[in-house]
Amino acid sequence: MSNDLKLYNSLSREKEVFTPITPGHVGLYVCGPTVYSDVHLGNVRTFTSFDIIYRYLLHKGYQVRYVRNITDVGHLRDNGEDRMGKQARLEKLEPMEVAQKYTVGFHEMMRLFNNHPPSIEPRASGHIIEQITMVEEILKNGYAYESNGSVYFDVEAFNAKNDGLYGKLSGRKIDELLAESRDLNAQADKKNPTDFAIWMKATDDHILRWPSPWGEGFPGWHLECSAMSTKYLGEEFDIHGGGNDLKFPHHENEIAQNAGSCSDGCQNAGAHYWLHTNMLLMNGRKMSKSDGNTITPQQLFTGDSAHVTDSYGPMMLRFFMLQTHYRSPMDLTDDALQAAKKGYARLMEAWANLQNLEGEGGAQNGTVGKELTAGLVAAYAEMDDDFNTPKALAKVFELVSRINALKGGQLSLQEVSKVALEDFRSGLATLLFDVFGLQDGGPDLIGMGAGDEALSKVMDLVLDLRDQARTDKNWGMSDKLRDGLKEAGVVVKDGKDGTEWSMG
RNA sequence: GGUUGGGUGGCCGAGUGGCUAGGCUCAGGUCUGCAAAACCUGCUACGGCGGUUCGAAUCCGCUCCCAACCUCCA
Repeated sequence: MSNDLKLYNSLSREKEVFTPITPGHVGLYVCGPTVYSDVHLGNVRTFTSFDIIYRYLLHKGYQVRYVRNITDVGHLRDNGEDRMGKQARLEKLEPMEVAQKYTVGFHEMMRLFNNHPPSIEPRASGHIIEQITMVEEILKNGYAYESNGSVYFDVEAFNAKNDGLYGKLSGRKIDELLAESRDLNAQADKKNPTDFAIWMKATDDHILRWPSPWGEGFPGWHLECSAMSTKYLGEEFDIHGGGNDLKFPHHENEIAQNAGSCSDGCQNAGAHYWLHTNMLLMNGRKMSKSDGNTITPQQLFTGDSAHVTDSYGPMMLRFFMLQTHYRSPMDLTDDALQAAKKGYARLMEAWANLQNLEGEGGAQNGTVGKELTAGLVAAYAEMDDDFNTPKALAKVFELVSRINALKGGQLSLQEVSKVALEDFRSGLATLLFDVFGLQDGGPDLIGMGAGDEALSKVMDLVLDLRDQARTDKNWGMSDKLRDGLKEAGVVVKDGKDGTEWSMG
């Protein structure tokens, strides 16, 4: 295993060489969804980004424990209402039915996008005891106080003893936060407005509630991630990821809770590397239901939306995501999707073309063979540089030209040894399918005729007839067949080794 | 107002001091009966204004614009 993987650590704001705590092993924690509604496309982007990161770590030979939680309690709305509880009321369901319903939908969407399931997918509601224990530890360390049945994290006390750790991730200065909001004196139970609840007293009408040393209540949002990452990955672990909208307050609070609950107040508690994915925009603006600037994954699949002119399958969308670096904002526009759809088709076609190539060079590999090998090495090297999928893909597309030129005869297969071609084929397969997680003939092609035996036979017959017409120089008949097929959605391509056809 | 991250060619989107990705589109060419596809070639851009430097898209300052989070939020 080479050790030259670099990743951008949000904590230091620099690219760092990745050094795991235990050689050969990686503990990876990613904040999962709150399951109170259908999965948002932005979530899909975030989890797909981390899926590629997970896949690449596996590819590097690491044994990875990938923990991604399901939040089904504690995440409140602006007015203090539990998100799960509210949705349960609206749908007339038990809160846990709501959680189940949207968890199933979430898993289905992850499967369509070919995301690996995590190693462990713990639920917040299944870890109440661990969360209560963590609250007790934070209290014991003097970084929290009980107030009227709730327990609050004491940010000022924590920062006094921990070298201003709180605020480091998000770049916030705690003094400024205090100065700005001190005179607002809104929340009576808190000592300071910057303090946040780690255990909350349940009001009479609050459904999700558990007994605790402080009375009936429920854990604060933020706490579940600290408790579950500690339980499954340890007090210190390697990588923590999430969308950058979670940086503050969620991740900042997580860090404080991890450090604040650590038995000897260790500064290094929690994750060593923090990775944040950027947001998904549509037409340059944030996706927002209220102003109609939104689209669901389903609408993209079917094309049933005023925002798009075409349908876009999950694999093509995955390719689209690969073209943008995970730390850059991704702008979803119909033009960009159209370009990506064509690019993806070109890539997959080149892959298919590669299957039919045979190296003709001897033991000695020629220039083209060396280019193939070098290009692939370069593509993998880009992945080592903070998972730079757009650049890796750029290298792959340079190879696409080589593959097509070998097929078309512009380059000679004499220039490629059999061994080099075999290695290239398997190396490219690993990159495209294992690391990028694309699927050849995946869900995008369903219903498009691929693998349809009857159609295939009909096409053989039609092309045979057309071939005869061409031999007879009966161009009228030949073109009539071609035009007719095109109208039916079948494109005919005359190559030097016979005629091929494809849908669309 | 604060914090963080952005503004790159017709459209996307990498790149972080000189070697100037890639995809899509467009133009020319090769191939083809004609097309399509494929291949080759071309299109030299970095929001604005200053500054540092032999040299800046890349560093510094100011400014404009966009986004997320925060400022009220249990």
